[in-house]
Amino acid sequence: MAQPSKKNHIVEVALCLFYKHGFNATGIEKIRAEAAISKKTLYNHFASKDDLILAVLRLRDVQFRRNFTRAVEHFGKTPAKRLEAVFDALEEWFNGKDFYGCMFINASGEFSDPCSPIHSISAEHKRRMYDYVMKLAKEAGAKNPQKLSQQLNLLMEGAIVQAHVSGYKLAARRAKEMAKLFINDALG
Amino acid sequence: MAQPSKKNHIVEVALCLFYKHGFNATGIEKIRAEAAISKKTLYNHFASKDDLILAVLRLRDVQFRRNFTRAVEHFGKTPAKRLEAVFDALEEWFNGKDFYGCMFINASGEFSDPCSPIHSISAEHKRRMYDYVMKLAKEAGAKNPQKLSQQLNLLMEGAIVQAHVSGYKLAARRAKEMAKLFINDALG
DNA sequence: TGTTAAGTGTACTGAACGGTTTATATTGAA
DNA sequence: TTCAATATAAACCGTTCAGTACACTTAACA
Repeated sequence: MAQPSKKNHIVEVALCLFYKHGFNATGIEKIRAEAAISKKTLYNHFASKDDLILAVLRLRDVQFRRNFTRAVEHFGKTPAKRLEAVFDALEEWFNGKDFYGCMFINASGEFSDPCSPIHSISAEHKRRMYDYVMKLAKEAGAKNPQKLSQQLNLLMEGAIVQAHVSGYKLAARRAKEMAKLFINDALG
Repeated sequence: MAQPSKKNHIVEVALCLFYKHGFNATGIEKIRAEAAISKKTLYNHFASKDDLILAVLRLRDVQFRRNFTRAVEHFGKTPAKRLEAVFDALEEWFNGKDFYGCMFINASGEFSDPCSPIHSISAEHKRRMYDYVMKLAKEAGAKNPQKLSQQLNLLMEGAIVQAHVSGYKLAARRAKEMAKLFINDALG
């Protein structure tokens, strides 16, 4: 197997294990075994476990936003509908077979120091989600896209937490109903 | 030192360390050292680390809700105002010196299996918060206390996540402004 | 075909993990 | 004052941790 595909494979395997079991609970040895590689190879590609975690979070950010925007475009056929579709995309995610909450919220929980690069990359992901929803708001002609995106993102976070901690997948629909008020207000 | 106070002391010390550094990242030895006790004593009071974690979460639930209701009553002098004061209480918490997000959200992130007793106790805490806000809603004469509590709790979770992951403490005020819409609608 | 880079399994490091054991000291109540 | 419970420090258990060292194999390429 060539170099980049091997590196990608390690990151993908690590992503699954870190997401399901957490970062500190997942050992390098488990990742090595699951990826069916040697430890030497792993440390040829990543300087340390933290370095691997950062690579995993960078991949997760790209993968998640790619899937998310795809779902939003699937559920919302007009710019205005896409703002609501954000919550349909959430609901689909919640009901998927491997939902363990938001990986970046989980990462921030394990690495509470806001200066830690792991915490920082989590904040960056949230910022990119904010930017994405703001773009949707602009396209829909919202009066104050920043404000609307801030509001919708807050509802999104709330839904994610309720879906994960309490298993309340319907939080996506509750959040969508709430969101309609702010969307209508911003577009009206 | 008598038995119950010693046991309490261990739980309080463990609470601080678990909250700040996470559960899997905090070793028994660190707790033992910080509490200035022997390992034997620790294992006389707790069967295992998981047992200690559960005791810590039970204490956190009681302490947190006690402080929270106190703050709500401080910021809100009428039943209707107390519904809004929930977010003033959040803001005060966010700006405190030791804020590392919601310990139960963090716990659910590290113990993703919803059947795990640690995850279950986190869901129970959220349920008690829901019950508390519903009580406030009833006292304020809300039309549909369950629905209003569900809405406010979703906003609360969203604010907590933004405050912790992104360091956006103002999320409490943003959530409060959003909450007013639902409160006014329910009380109107 | 010989060189080089990247792969492999295995063994190893020192430290930390959760948890137990032992032998001793302290302490409160009968 | 004695007894029993509970505390203590420290050594110890086997396991796992992140990370390294080594000897060997594979495969692409000049």
